[in-house]
Amino acid sequence: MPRLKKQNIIKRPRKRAIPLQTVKGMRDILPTEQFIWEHILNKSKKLCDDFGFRKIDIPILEYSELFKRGVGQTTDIVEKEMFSFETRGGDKVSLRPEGTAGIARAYIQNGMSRWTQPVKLYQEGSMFRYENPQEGRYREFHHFGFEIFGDGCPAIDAQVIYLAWKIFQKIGVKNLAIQINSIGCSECRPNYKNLLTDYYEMKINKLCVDCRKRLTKNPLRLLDCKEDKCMQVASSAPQIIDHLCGDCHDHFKNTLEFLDELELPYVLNSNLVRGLDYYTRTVFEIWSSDSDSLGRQSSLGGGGRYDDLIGVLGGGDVPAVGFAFGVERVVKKLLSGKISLDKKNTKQVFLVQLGDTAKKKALKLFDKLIDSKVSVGESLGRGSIKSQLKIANRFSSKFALIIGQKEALDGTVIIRDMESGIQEVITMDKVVGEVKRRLKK
RNA sequence: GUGGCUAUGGUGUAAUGGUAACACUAGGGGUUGUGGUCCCCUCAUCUCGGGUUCGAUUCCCGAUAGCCACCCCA
Repeated sequence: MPRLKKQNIIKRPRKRAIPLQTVKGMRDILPTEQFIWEHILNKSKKLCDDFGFRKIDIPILEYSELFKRGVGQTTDIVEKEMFSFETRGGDKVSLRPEGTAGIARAYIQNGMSRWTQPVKLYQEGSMFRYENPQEGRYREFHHFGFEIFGDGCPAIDAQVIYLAWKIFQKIGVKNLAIQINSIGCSECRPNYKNLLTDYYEMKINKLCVDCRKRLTKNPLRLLDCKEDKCMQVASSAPQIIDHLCGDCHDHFKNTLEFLDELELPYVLNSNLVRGLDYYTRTVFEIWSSDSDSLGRQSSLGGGGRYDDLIGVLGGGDVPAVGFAFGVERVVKKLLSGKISLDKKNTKQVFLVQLGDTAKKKALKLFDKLIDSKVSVGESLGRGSIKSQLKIANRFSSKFALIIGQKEALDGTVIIRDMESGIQEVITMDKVVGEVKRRLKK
């Protein structure tokens, strides 16, 4: 009789009822990647603290209406990129596609207008957008962002930009450029829109198909088109900064002066308009200026002033500015550079145990070591001393503490120097002290 | 939403119209309680569904996913 192959017996069925993969556009962040995330988030939080911001967490789910009104009914984000559904109770809700609308809601709902102004808040968390995933772009992605409510002074615009810049510096992202523009307010923007539309209508036969649609839908976006012929038309289009009202003009000028004072390297980009309706006056993005393989630049984060948002949502007249960056994009950027951060998983000492009695002693000793702040590894599931020392080696442990059957009975422990291989027997009650003493050298 | 490319073990790759090779990783072992080198063993029926064929992982179609571009954005 032919020998049965083991694999034929224990083979698992290939077909599974549950698809074992993440939902499209969503991904796991594995332990191997976590150290970068922690690095980014820790530095960002620290700076926000230093700048007087306080953390806020808000729900991932909000009533869809909030985003429709806040972000804007006709924006792409709301029109076709929201994860929306109805609850069993019939409420129409959406996974948040961005963070600002929710924070504005929280500001109103919690009566923050009666707090000491300005109110400075920061936030981190998942955002969701139903888009086709591609490089640096997922359906679930993470924002780190901060907002300042209740202060309309241009110095605040500059401070937000400064903090954004500073965060990237601390994180270690190199070669950045600040792109900045002003898109006016509800007073002057309509006039400009008309001017722009008039201009473009004269050149309508030189535009691409998409731009002809934009002409009626969202004229500001005409300036953004990447088609060659449209870019030519855009290059001589009226620029919004020439048509700002007096207040907006002064605000922008002052903001730039503050940036000069802070010696921030910004670039005026009159085509920068951004795709969310709530922005007024200052808008800016931070671009990674060293290009990827194709020579493109990508936006790591963006923000701006939104003086009308609180009002639109039914709060009072509260000016505000904010900024957010995409954590995934920064992670990618750091990984593509040669930033090296210590990511090795190490333990100072490693516990080796043989037999059940020893295992119990080891458990106890583990606890004592942890309490005295010694980093200690173990592999209680493994039986042989050999395999355990192998793991100790993988953790680059300085010492192995070996408890065998004999030691368990004697109340002793063998301490093995992993480098020299020299071993000594010491009594259990002296172990912690001895380990600490040796680690100090 | 549109278009292009791709889809082999935990990972990275190879080959082939007749059921898969290599490297790494992981697990186990190389006599009884000792690691880092070395040696041995083990781990894929080739994403899913249909078609062509005597026979497909290999050819065709579809689905799904990934990547890339457009759109938009972080």
